[in-house]
Amino acid sequence: MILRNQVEWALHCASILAALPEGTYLATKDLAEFHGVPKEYLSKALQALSNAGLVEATLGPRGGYRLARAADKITFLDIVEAVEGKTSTFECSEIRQNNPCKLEKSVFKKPCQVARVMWKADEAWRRELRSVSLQDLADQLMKELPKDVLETNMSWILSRV
Amino acid sequence: MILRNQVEWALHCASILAALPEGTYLATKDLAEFHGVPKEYLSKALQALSNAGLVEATLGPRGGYRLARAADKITFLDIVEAVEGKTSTFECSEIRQNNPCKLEKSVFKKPCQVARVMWKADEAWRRELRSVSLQDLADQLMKELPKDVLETNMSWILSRV
DNA sequence: TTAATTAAGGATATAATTTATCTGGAATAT
DNA sequence: ATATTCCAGATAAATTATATCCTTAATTAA
Repeated sequence: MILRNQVEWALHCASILAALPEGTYLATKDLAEFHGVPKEYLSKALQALSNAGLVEATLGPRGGYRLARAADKITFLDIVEAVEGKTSTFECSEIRQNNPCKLEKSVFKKPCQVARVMWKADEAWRRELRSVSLQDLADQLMKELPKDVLETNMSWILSRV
Repeated sequence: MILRNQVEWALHCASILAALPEGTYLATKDLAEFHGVPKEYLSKALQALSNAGLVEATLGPRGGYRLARAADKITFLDIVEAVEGKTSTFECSEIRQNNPCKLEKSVFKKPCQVARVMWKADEAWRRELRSVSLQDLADQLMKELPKDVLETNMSWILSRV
């Protein structure tokens, strides 16, 4: 079980969008070039972010994407769920109902005990993702990357907006 | 991203094996019948448990599987990892290295900041799975299932060992 | 007004993974 | 001996992931 590569792309793109100056947009083609990934397919990931209301798009020259709200109001979970969906990583197929001993229906009223454990673990995963915002990521990058690297990246981005 | 159905099957099978009387084995065919799943494919999941050292197999008539150690020494994570593998659910493709601004290699010494967050969430998921044992599951079932259901299931199992 | 640019969505294609099924070999109990 | 069972490997079908292409509509700049 591995997350789609679109999750990785979406997170990195969102991180870039968080660095855009107020009022500017960055186009799919630039995001694709910056990350070295296919523009057409990346576009699907960005559309997912757009549909989830995490980014805003505008058309035409100088168009593209920007964050729909402040970076500290967008979590990793928001982005992961926009791309992967909100359904649990564990799907219960209710195999207990195949039990050859004919059991009363009342036994199946509560969700399957196995599923409950798996869902709790899924929730722990999501809780962790919910606890980190794009702003936290930006802060971490600021702290760890050398100043000249930050500046080089920033001027690359500014040359495209 | 959804776990394989084999994970669900393996967990339910392990739960049954935890209820076996000392010294007895239950065959793949019986586990498949009990859960209403294809025997040949379930066999692959059980082989995974066997390769991971979680269950012991014995050949011939009256053969089959039993737990390799006490139910309180086998966690959900053991079983999930036996079937799904131990690799993280997030795979970092190091797309930051595609960055068009030629950056020094030293920038990439530390793992990618995005990946670190994702891996931490993965670890939270595993921690939760590690905290629940087959014995905990058995206890929960004992607590929630009516006595007659437990007895009916038990005699079905005993008729096959 | 015109031409270029852009996101959005649908259709299609390819690759990879999941979900099986089948076979034969080796071990084991009766 | 014979039937049973796990195991590993080969193969096939179905589903999902990973793209690519094309059309449409909106927007901007010249």
